[in-house]
Amino acid sequence: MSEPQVTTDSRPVRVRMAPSPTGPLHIGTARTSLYNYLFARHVGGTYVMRIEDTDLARSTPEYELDIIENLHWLGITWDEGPQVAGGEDVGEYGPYRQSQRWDLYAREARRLVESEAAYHCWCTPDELEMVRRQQERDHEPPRYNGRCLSLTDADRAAFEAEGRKPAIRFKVPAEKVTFDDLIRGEVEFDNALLGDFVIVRGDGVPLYHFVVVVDDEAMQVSHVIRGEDHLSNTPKHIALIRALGYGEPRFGHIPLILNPDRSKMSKRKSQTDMTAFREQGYLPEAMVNFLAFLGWSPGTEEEIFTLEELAARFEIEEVHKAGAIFDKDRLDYLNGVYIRHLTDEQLALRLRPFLPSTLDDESVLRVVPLIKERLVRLGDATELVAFLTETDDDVASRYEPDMLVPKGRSSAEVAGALELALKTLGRLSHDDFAADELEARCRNAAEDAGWKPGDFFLPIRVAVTGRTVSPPLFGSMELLGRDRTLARLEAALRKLGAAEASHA
RNA sequence: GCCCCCAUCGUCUAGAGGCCUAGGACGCCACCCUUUCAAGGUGGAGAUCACCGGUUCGAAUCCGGUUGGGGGCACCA
Repeated sequence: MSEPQVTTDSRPVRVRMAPSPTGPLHIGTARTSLYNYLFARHVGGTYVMRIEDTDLARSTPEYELDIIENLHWLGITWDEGPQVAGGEDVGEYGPYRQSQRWDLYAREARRLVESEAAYHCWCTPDELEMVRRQQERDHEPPRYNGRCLSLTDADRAAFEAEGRKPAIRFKVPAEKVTFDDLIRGEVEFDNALLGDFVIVRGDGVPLYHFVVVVDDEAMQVSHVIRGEDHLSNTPKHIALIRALGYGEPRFGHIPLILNPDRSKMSKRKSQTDMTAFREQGYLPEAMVNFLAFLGWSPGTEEEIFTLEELAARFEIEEVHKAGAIFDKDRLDYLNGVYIRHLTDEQLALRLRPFLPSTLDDESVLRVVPLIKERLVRLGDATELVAFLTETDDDVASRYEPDMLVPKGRSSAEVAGALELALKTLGRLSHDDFAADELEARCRNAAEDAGWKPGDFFLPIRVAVTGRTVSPPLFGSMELLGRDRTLARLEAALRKLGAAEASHA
């Protein structure tokens, strides 16, 4: 990794992730967190986690926990913030939840009002809504009309008497604002086009644009790396930074993750909850690898990287400008690659939560080689090994007699084949009931009966597993054991006979 | 409506003036392997580098415009 770097104004590198616990961890939030993490680790900076829970109505401790747990699951750690080690908050700039930092915001808001960089606004939400609608009708930009900027003391007293509680509005200086984005280069906005925006609500709750600026300064954040959806908010933040006399951090706006229709990835159109991916059995390593490449590439043809390797290679300047569609097929492919890279022991361990508790660890370990290269997600194992824990009756009820019959063969022929298999395998002792032995016997039997091996194995597979698609047949039979295998073959024969009888 | 950002195969991307008759990967198709399904192997289709104009001996790469897409403009974050 590189030497620790300093920013232009000589601040040590400190980046932060600032999720809002108003929902479970979103894929986009995870990727932004990852990029911040990779940047911090690459340059040897400090990574700060701050919970943006000023929206008391929508924030919950459960969502906060979901976000933190899933970030940890991905392997993303932070140096300062909530739950750094052993569940404890760590860091000298805490507390790290905005709901616990209101004194600071109140103080800074007061400073702004006293210096006349901000002012009280008595407009009600209804009034503002009406103005907005009128502006829309007149095809004017929807921004605050500045009514409360020039109020007389009498006006103010009248509002107070009405019982109105004033919000605090920031007086946006009408000037052009330029900044050098880490990813996009020089970007210019004209703040004269902006309306004065509210920084503290009438009920005293401070708002996002304000607290983010106050906290980034308080926590000495040097690089603000966030989603592109914040690009047009940046001039507001810079105006606030200047009014408050803060130091300006570097900004970097990373491209958005997109729905298949190229709109910003959303719950309505895509699966966005990390927990859902986790529950389906995506590996955190695969998810990290996949997310990292959504908007960045090392510039080579390598594509498999661990978190550590990513941190070693990641350059913020190489991050792309254009958004990237979340390509689930590619995630699936990567997940399979990572699953196949696991040792059998590692995979058995990871598979445990997806398998019935009635399946003992020894069996899990033995079934792993049979299913390993058939798994896209860990969760796929559930269906693949179900035949082991299902009862013989369950298995028999899964298929219709005609599923036992390969193309070009009759029920009677299949019955004959099944009988032959039964007779052949029945001669095997419990100890000889091993895959190699089973395969050899079945092949011989097929040949003797004049069957193609594949056709001969089909009814056996269906009888034994209840499915036309299964892990390798003979390994499956070995795991099932002699008695259950034979019982299932007999059951299949009975089903075939019964079907035959009802036809006759 | 206004402001800003973006633009290479369906998708993720390589590409920073000649190495590009544009490379890789996913997906798709075919074949091989094969007890099903996978995995693996081989091959293939797939991008006039959004378009139009410049600059240059030479442009996917630089500049301008157009078009298209996206984001933002809350007493949400």
